[in-house]
Amino acid sequence: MSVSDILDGKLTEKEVEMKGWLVTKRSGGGVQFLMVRDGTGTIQATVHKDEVSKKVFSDADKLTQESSIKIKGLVKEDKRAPGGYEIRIKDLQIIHLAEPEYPLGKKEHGIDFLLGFRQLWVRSPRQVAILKVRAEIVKACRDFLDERGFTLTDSPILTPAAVEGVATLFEVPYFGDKAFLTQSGQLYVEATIAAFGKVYCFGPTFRAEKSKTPRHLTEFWMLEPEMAFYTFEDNLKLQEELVTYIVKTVLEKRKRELETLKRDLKPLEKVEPPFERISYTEAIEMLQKAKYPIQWGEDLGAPHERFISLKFEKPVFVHRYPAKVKAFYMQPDPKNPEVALCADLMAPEGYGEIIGGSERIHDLKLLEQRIEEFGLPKKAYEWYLDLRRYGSVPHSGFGLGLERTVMWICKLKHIRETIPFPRTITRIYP
RNA sequence: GCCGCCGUAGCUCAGCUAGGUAGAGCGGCUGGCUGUUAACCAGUCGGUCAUAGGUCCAAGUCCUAUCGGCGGCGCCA
Repeated sequence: MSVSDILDGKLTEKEVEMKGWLVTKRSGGGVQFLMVRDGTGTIQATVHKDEVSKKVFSDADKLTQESSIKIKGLVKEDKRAPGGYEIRIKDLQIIHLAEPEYPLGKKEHGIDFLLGFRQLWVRSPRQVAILKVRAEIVKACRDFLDERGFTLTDSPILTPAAVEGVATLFEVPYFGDKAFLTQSGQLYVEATIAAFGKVYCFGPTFRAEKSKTPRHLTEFWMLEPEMAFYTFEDNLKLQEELVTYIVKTVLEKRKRELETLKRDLKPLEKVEPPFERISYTEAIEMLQKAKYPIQWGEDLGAPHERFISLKFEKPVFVHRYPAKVKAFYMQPDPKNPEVALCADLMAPEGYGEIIGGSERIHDLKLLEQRIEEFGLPKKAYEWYLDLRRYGSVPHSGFGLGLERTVMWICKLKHIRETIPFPRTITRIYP
């Protein structure tokens, strides 16, 4: 039996036994009100002086915030109780009496203080709601791909060299040699498509950049599907279906959590295919019209992404960026080789990029040429070039940033709340 | 890395403009209350005012440096 069952009205007038943690306690002298959390929800439990033994009443009186307890009692529907239901306690047992002065108060705290107590902060209703939504999004991603014949092939976290050759990597000692924490699993899923057709990896990635913004973590999770024979257009279709599935699943299964977060559901309810598509060139024109000093050829910055993101009600693809500002492996557009067959998906409401994807170069000669142009060490990519030597096929894929997706769907101001234990340039503890 | 703001009780902050004996709310503790909703009421404990140096009769307050944090930008996803 769980608190969620009680709040759903399934156990009214039934005798229940539950274990949980004391969130707060209020007392009216002869009656004490305990708010108890069990992981599925929070419910009020009352202890009446004339209904329980002296020991139970004094034990209840002793309880400190976050003490763990076991209670037995009768479930009652009662309008005076928050949530409409309460347990009238008959018996109470203290499992662990928490130390007094629980570090987190009921009033506001600063963000640095909260992050320093993340091990306790994760218990708060808002954080529970966010992490429940995160878990639901992860499940939705996997269900969506598994049902469509994808195979999970995890990429290594320890890697020999830069994947894209641009981002700064965390270096770790490796038996007298050097290794690096992965910044993307993409190159490895490009290998497994020749074994499975459609694959994905889903794991943590690492960037050693000193990015100090509300949308960056040094450790974050990325879903990276890769599909043999998928064209650029096939790729976009899959992305809009995936994002729609994620949003609809969260709306259906995590309504209570979105309510806790006071998330306006209307913008999420609008999410369904097809998403708007604008070219990078059109985006530049839009920005210039709005007096942003940006030239064709420059990458889009945070304010530019925000501007575009706010212009559309649904997620919007910005496609065909100049090849020079994008990764070496992206297929040039046959109609205009200056631009790549790539697209970033911008979430609405000002959130900006949550997906980056592209068709990959499948021609050996062209790929070798790009590796050279980007000044990358060809030797490190020999294994990757093999994929173009033995049964190369046109293929596409993308990377979805999990935390950015959580941030958007929960409408958070900062990405650090979207992961149980965030890692940022100034935070490695706890 | 650049720019801006901030460091005062366990927490959130006021006090700084205009230098003159350290404050509030919350939390803790003690007591009260038989329907509380961030419960309430009374009492009580709690401080190297980030650190170092300087100006001054006198510095939490003014000046300099350092450290830490936050916000924005850049890098990046």
